[in-house]
Amino acid sequence: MKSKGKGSKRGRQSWAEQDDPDFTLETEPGSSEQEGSEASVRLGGTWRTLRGERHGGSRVGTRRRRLHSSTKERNVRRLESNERERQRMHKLNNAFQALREAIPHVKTDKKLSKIETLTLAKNYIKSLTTIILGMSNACLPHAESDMETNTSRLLQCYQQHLQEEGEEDLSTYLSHIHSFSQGS
DNA sequence: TAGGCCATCTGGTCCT
DNA sequence: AGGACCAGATGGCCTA
Repeated sequence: MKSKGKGSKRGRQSWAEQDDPDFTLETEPGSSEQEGSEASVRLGGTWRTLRGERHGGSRVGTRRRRLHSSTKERNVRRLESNERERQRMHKLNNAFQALREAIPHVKTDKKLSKIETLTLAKNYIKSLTTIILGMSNACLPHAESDMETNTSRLLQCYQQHLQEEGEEDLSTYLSHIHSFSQGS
């Protein structure tokens, strides 16, 4: 995984930086801003840090303190949801990688981008659908020009096949279709 | 150096 | 209530 300067990136204003009636803004003479507002939590085996400091430095020498609920609790919750979000995005990326490996494309050193992967996958599905439709006269006696109708009929046919034959993989289904079209 | 792509953080909303 | 999902923002890396 690429190094992305974890912990240093600040997107929108963080909750600790936004105007909030529950916060007071007070100066802290002689103390470090970072020491005063930083919280670290161990998540997923690594330490993650949240800071209440704006990296532009416009609030140097000040500290925000939550009066009612615990700042640390909110930090912990935020870090936990960050971790979950990372895991979710990793799962999404794994799915993209699986998709890359499933679709045929010209192999280059450069891996397919996400948008390229989706576009190729869409085209690949369309091509397969066209091929299958051409082979499936027995199942789809009236070929229609409307691609969408054909596709939904094909799906219907596949679902019917699953009901009759149980869970089989697509290649088995295709060979059935092929033998249908050969026989008819 | 600009632009594309990406990882990450974040807060809002939806769902269970 | 808490987690999942989503979209905006930001900054790093890479390439033309």
